[in-house]
Amino acid sequence: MPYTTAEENYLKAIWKLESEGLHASTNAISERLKTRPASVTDMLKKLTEKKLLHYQSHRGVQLTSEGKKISLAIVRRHRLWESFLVEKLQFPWHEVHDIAEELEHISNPSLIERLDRYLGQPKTDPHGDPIPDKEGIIKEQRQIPLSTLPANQPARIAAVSDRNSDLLELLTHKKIQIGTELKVLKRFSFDGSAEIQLKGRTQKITVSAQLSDSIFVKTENHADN
Amino acid sequence: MPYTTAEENYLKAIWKLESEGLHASTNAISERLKTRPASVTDMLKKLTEKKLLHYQSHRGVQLTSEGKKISLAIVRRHRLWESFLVEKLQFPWHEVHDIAEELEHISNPSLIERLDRYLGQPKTDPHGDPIPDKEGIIKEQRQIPLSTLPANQPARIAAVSDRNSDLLELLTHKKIQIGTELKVLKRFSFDGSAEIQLKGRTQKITVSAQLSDSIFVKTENHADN
DNA sequence: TATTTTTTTTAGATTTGTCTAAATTTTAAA
DNA sequence: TTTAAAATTTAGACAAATCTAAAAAAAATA
Repeated sequence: MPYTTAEENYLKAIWKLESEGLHASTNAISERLKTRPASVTDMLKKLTEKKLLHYQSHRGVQLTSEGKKISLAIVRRHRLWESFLVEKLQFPWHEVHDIAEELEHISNPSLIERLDRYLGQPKTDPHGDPIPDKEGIIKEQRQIPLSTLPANQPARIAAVSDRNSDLLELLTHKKIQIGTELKVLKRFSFDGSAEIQLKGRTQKITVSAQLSDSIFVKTENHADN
Repeated sequence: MPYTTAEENYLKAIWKLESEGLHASTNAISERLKTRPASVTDMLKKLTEKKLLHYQSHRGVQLTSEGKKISLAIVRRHRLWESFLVEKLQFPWHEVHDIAEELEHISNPSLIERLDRYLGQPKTDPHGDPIPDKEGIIKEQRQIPLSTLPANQPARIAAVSDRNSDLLELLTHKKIQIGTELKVLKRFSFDGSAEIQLKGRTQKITVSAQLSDSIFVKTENHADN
């Protein structure tokens, strides 16, 4: 029942791939975890024996329902700790991801329950990502990357990738944060960049294709959440 | 510069032995860490190569000044987290040691600095043990075990061993805590037990020899601290 | 001091998680 | 559809941290 840090990291990486709608292939996992594909194959076999994955050689993997449950518990811990670091310890949001990567592996249940209560049972982390509840139920986000937002449709930033500290620094610098309202004025197919208008700013700003892929927005009209 | 969890555990165990005035022998370390003596020998060699220990075969070890510095940083982290768990998350004090054993290995310096500030730069942890400062300076305690306190000398509980959760549970149950004032009324050489009087209680209570060894007191007269 | 007991170390094995290099399988391209 | 490229797996090695069993050294006892 207690999983190693390595096992947990694999489970979380696979969960993230799945939740992004991607196929959890050996290479994709190896990129995310910065290990060699051969190492991934070994671990996939191990996790399959523990009934956490469905795996067939050369065919990638999916989480079993047990695997999903465990992954969601890890994600919950990660996001609660991120919330703690930002709200209580006043860390700038772009510094918290790496620390939370370490804290998330401490799995004492009453620690997490108390932390959750202490934070006031937050629904999302500082990046806007939803925090799974104790039972592993997570509010699915109806979010789209900024890169697919139609021009002139008002939207609000709901989440940003928390994987890249440089990204977070850039956003902080430009004072772009969760909740910022915006719309796309014009998109340039030459390089995928876009001109966007941030609500309450006079100057419009230009965002690159990479940046548009890393910012996720909710459109205002359909009332999810 | 980054040490493994195993290495840190050895350093801390050795530091504790030294700070209790004991000889850090292979067997003593192996008992504290619940590993076999052969494993200890291996690790002592490794830490010696890293210049954290002075070690001569069959002669036990001492920490080098670098080793001491690292140990104190670990102890600082441990005790700060214990404070957090009790003061902020409202854990009963006897549950925090094991969790802090995990948290202490996360060594991000700005995390610890912020945690310290958040807690109001506490001087002691919930068990009464002093917290080393950022530079590794620790306030030496002039404390004696209750078992050596002369009869009828008033004293105040300054610390208890945090290693044993059963002990802490017992103390909590009997409402004995840091700061509790007491004196020994009578000691029985038959079994080392003692009758003690707690200030503000009508009933005197009996403590076993083991318990007297695990409670550390300061006498009121000499103004240390 | 000689002998026994205890402590410590050595030697060799095991587990976990990783790696490289080579072989195999799948996918894409010609 | 054959071939080339890419992805994946196998085979074998390695480092870290542990173990058991046996040997050696130190300490205690007779």
